[in-house]
Amino acid sequence: MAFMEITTEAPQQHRPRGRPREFDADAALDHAIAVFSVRGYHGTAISDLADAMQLTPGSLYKAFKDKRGILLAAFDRYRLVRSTKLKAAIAPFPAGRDKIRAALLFYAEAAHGELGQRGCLVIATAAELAVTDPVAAERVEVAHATNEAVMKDCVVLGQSDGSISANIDAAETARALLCLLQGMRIVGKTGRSRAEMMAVADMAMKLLD
Amino acid sequence: MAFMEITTEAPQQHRPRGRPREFDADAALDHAIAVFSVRGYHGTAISDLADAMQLTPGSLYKAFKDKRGILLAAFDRYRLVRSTKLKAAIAPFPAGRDKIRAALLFYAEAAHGELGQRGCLVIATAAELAVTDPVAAERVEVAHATNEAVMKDCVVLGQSDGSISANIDAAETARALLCLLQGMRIVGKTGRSRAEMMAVADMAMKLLD
DNA sequence: TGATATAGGAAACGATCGTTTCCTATATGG
DNA sequence: CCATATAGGAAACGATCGTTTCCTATATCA
Repeated sequence: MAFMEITTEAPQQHRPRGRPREFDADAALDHAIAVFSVRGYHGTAISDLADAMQLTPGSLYKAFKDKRGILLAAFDRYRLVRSTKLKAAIAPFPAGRDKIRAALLFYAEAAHGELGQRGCLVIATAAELAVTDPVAAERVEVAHATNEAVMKDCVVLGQSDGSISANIDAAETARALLCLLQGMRIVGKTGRSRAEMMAVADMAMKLLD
Repeated sequence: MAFMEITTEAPQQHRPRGRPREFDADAALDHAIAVFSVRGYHGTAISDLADAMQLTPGSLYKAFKDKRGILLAAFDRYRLVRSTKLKAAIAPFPAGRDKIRAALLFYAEAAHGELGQRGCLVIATAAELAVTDPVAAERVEVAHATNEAVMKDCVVLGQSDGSISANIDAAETARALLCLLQGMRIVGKTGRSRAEMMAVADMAMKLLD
């Protein structure tokens, strides 16, 4: 997983006042994403993060306020990286139906093997924090709503370009697709093969009929 | 949620040797299921469990060995209760297609509203412990495999009774259904309406075409 | 009844947690 | 150069964690 192609740009007009930061926040957060995904939020100690991010606890608290701040920053970066890659995956295909197929394959690729076992940080956050942390819950909700909207746009596009039947309900189809994509990530937590996940992606295309 | 209809029967030939247990283990585990589902494993303290189960920490350790023992016992009971209810939900329908519709509605019922936000203990365990705890991972794998097998049996039955096309792959259809069911539970963690989940269940029937 | 075995529960245990303090280092602004 | 402002990091903090100890209570077996 080469995350570093995607960076959070800095305005870069004038250097800020004090001592400049010595570490790359994006690279550090990529490590935090991996740790949180594998160990969960409460299962991750600050020392785990410090080790993985190669920073001292003091520096972590200076940069991210507290443990929850690290999680939220990692969550936001995870979303940025994943949605950027998803858009790139579906962009080459002009037809709505082909965009959806590409999205399904993109998820099948992420949900299988070792990467699939690491899992999705949105799902980890939903499962562990959605009930007890309103801020985390809202970010999960936004993430799901955004993915749902991307799927819906593809369905609507497909209906206008003729690749998808005009008789299906775009909103409900998109929601069913969202459930299936999220389910692939959960099932992938126990280590499924590429072939299995690809077959699921294939079957999911039936939702467009 | 009236869990107590379903109990773990005791052999009941001769009373065991020492002082008899004063609490109902099934009822206590039902409370543990609720706590673990809402707070997660690492987010749940022994004191939380002691409060919910109305037992002292000492009694918990005497009965379940340690915190992980409580989780595994709660997990096993959760599976027993849920799979018993699932079987009851699909039993009245003779046709394979109708059994699958019943299973989808059963999940839609569990995945919406407040109960949906509490979530599924199998998914909570998969998300939080699958990578770090091999025993928990195996139980999740068995749970998924069992659900997948139930779906597959329904598809095969439907293909023999003519309610489902003989041209579809039963194993791959069952796996896609499993992903969709699990995805409903994840999406339901942020509180979806009954109508939304029912619509997803309806859409999922397309996988049988 | 007395020996044995298990349950209930108050209290205390060391370990580890998340967080803060405090000092040094390195930058900018005047 | 001196004031200001922020970053890095070692060390220490109280709080809480999971677990154990130890004693009492209640059952069966002989």
